[in-house]
Amino acid sequence: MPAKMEDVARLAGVSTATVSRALNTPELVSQQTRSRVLAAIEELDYKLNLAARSLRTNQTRTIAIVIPTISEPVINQVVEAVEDAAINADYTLLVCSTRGDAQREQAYIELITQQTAVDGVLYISPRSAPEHVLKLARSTIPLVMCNYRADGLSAPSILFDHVSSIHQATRHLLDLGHRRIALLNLAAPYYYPARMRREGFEQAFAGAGLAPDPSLIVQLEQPTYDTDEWRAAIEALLDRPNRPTAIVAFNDAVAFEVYAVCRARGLRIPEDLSVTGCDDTLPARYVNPPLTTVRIPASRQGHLAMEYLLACMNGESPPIPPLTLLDVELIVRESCARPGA
Amino acid sequence: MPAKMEDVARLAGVSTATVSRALNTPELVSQQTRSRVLAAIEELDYKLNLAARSLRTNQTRTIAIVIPTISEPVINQVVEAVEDAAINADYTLLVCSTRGDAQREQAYIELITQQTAVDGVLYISPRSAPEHVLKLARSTIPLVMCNYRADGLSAPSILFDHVSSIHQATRHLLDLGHRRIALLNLAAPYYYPARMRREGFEQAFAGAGLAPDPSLIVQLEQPTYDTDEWRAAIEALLDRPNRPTAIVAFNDAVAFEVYAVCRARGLRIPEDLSVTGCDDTLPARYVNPPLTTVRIPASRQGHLAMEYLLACMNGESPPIPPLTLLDVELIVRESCARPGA
DNA sequence: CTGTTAGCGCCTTCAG
DNA sequence: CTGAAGGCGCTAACAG
Repeated sequence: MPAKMEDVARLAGVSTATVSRALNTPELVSQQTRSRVLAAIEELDYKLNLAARSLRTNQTRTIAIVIPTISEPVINQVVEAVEDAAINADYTLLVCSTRGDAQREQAYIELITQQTAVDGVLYISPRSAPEHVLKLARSTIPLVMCNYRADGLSAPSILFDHVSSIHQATRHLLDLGHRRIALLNLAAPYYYPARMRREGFEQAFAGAGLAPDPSLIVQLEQPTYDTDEWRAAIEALLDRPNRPTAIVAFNDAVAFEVYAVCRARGLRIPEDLSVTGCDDTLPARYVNPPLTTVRIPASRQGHLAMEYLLACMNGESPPIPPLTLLDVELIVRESCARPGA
Repeated sequence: MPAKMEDVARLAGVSTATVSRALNTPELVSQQTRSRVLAAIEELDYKLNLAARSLRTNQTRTIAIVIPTISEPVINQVVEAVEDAAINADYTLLVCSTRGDAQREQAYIELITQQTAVDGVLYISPRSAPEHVLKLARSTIPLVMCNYRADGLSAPSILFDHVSSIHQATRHLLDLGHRRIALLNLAAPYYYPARMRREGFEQAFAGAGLAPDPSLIVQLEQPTYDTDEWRAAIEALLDRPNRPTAIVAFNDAVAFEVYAVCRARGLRIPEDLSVTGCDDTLPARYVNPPLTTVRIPASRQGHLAMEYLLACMNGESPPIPPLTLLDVELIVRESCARPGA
């Protein structure tokens, strides 16, 4: 049986109230009482019972972060930044990855909305229908989202500016002289960034007084790691009689899939086909040729989200507007050239 | 003020004990009582208070997973597998990434060893001195480790067979006719896999009746993501008057760094230099040329670790021996050729 | 099958 | 600055 506060109190010759104060509000306890308490704690190897504290205080110092998967570089960075910020604020992280499974998401939301489960929630890049998310939003627990928007959802959301990211990439290709440009996009109906990307694509064309060929816009539901589907889509694109001279991929992983297909077909990048990615993941620098892509401020998003959440939880006013767009930056490397060069 | 069990009991016309039973041991409650209780729960939107339950039951249904960082592909997979297994067993995951920071590790261990913080701990690939880990091991909380061994540490550990992984890679190069083979290894003194890899390297040579050139074994302390240090080490290796004809990198990320350096110098892989990696991360297939590397069963490790931990927590006998080596497999792609080919 | 009762260990007024 | 006392919400004996 581990020591409890009462044991410490007895050994130190004080009351449990004093022990508690020595721990939580040391400034209210005299120097020597405090050190006697500390000594007793040391001697008994006393450990605070967190459940008891939570029951009393109604807080857990834990926040839940729900993410689609832990195995995507951008999500990684966001989680890492969130964790750093959480540690600084003395919070701990419950990781809930849904893996695109609605049931699992449901179960996590169920858990999270229990009393005294967590003090706040970060919901990163959900692909799911608003119903699920609304359940969370309706609960009293503070919620901050990233990369999500839906009608009737008032939760604050921090978004990468993906209309700009794809706009920049497309513009870059347009400037090089490309016209037959394909867009490889995600089709998840509730995934807001997908809509933004499509918009960026179309706006870039519009900005040049042109319009994209709708048949070159392919939108798949499969997440990036389902490479087979993506590969098939890419093959189909390159099989077309009048194949595109450039491909805008919605993220680096899909761009690499394009690399793989090209390699298999003996198509040279960028001579035979220009390609852009998005996210500027690590391999973008390593592949051959290095990938022109868009850098997005992932850790910044994580930090901001956590700060926002902290503010919500403390009843302070948020540091940024409830709908914040984060700037992105085109990184030109060597995967694009003039068409037919 | 959210509803508590008492409110539900009152509305359903039963005692709180019955409500509790209806929730936790429904088979002990009559069909109709149960449905009345459920109805009341529904009506009041009652949520169980987890802190109160934990206080009573002394368990949290949470397990802590401490990892060096969340941004390494292998760690990713392990965490993902662990989470899957945890969900199946109705546990939830507290993620503690140390980022190689001893203080932070300390703080997490402090947290974890509090009462009612978590029910068990998974410690994955620690790079730290045994002292830190021992503190955990001495506590009463169930602990399972991955990729760690130290004298005086009795905690079970599941290890990738890295003497085999590097042995296979080295052997492959030896078989191709290479003799001047360099090893790029991690030097973290307490990182057991590093020692295994070195051993695998030396054993491969010994198996061929040869001995490696000790000056071609470079061991750096920097984690993989500190690319500058690694790049410098690679440059130095290639600057040597009698430079190696092949490089065995301890993981794919470092191998890619070799790719980058070669590209910058106009050195062709594999014609001018053969390279092997380890871990078989996603980009290994995408880089040019595709990387010969070693596949390690990351999700298997995660699953096994969680199963082992579950067994410990339930007082059952573990499914595997306390020291288990996991098989690895060489994946031959196109980054190696005969020397001077 | 159901109710009564007694804490789990801590924090927090309220007095002193 | 310190102590006494009550209760956070739930579960687990123990009776019935």
